[in-house]
Amino acid sequence: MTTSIGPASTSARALAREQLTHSILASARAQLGTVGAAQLSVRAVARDVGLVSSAVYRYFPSRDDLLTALLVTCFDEVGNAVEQAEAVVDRADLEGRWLALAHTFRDWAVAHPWDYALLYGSPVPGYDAPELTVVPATRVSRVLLRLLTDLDAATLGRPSVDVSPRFHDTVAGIRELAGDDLSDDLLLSGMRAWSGLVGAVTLELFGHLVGAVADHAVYFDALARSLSPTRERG
Amino acid sequence: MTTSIGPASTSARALAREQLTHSILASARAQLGTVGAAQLSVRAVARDVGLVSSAVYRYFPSRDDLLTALLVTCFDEVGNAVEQAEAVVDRADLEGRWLALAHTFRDWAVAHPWDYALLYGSPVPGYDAPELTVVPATRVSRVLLRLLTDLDAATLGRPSVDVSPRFHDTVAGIRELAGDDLSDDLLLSGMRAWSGLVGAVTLELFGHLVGAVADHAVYFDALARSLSPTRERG
DNA sequence: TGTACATCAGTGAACGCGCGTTCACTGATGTAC
DNA sequence: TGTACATCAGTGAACGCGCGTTCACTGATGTAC
Repeated sequence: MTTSIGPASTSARALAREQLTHSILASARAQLGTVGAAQLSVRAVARDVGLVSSAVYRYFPSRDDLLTALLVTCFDEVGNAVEQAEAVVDRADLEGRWLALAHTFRDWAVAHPWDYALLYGSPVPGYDAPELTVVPATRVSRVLLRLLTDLDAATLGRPSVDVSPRFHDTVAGIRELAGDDLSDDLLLSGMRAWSGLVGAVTLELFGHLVGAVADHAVYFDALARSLSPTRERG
Repeated sequence: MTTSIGPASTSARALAREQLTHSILASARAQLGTVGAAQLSVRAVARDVGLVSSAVYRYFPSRDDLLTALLVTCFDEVGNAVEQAEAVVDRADLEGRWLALAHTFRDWAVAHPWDYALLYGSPVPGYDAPELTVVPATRVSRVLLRLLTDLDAATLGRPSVDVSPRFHDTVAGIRELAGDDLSDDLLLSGMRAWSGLVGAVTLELFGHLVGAVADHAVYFDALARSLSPTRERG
């Protein structure tokens, strides 16, 4: 029985382990930018942090586990950024909340293009993301869904356009994630906004706007405003 | 001087060359689906078509040139499909033209998910697409821009919302591609539609809607209608 | 406080495999006269 | 129509490099008494 309360293992060994785990992750993340997720190499990471390649296996049992850790880290990072930026905006300012979400999402992506590619780019062939990545992966969407729920409440009585019964049925999974009963028209406008956001950032970062757009920040701001789900019930 | 008119070289050698070139491309394309563009291997392609690895260099001077050929092939394939599907619709039915574009784009992507990933997914690290891919890469956008120009002409006089002078300046490159002078509000709604389309297909194919959407076709149809640029000037 | 034992981080060699690209060559196809 | 020469597709060996993962090991850190 130890007298100290708090984290049981703060031994030198445990501290070193924590630090090296971080170093390995950081090095792996940096590698995304030079070789990409598909070519992420355990040996290169080991070299980078000054270990022999086999030593990395004390920290991550396989290359895929390293990838999983990267996914979770990155999803949590964008998720946190978006959650915090949105939380700061006046609850009643629904367009402001959307714009905070959109701009924070893009800002993170522009600052970490290769991490963005890991999260929203091509899947890594031969790698299947495990269950535990699902929750971190949906943090941004959940911020949007809360916003939509509030928008629904704030515009009760305004005419809501019917979409279609088949649509209603097919998006049951999204309604479940939202927790509340969300009307179809707002759910649709939310998915339009989310698709547009991902598409806009993808087109920008993956080079599809080269020569077409000069100032990406100005362009994105106009696009984000135009995508706002608050336009559905003006 | 040969007596035959037409393609000068239809010798057995030239024919064989053409066929093998196609076989190599086909095999490389099939490889995209198992290992992805980043891991595309000259040696594996050679094995697949029954050649020794060095023989492939008679057809493509390097792995990167093989990738470039794949890019052009795929961009041309979607481009063709979209152009033809849109051309068949009554010129005056602007929403119908947009829906034809959107559905054909998605249909192609669903039928060739790995080709879609090559075109619109993460860039291949270390590979820079050469100039000659630019024109094939913009074929789909050009169909949309023509549609917007027609929409502009058909709705002359309707109130056009001002976007901003800075936006006007920053999208000069897109106006140039459109050829005609396109009003800012329609250009913006066009880019919203295009971003939404790419985002929707990306989210679907890269696994971000698993558990959220049951019937992707129904979901996409509603989304495509909701993204239509014809909504800008109802 | 000191000793005996258990844990576990990191080593270095090895297995078995992959890759892109070059190069000197053989032999078949194509061409000029 | 036949011969002499030029072109070029495909071979096979080689260069020099990379990878993920396993395994028996040394030696330092942590723990129980």
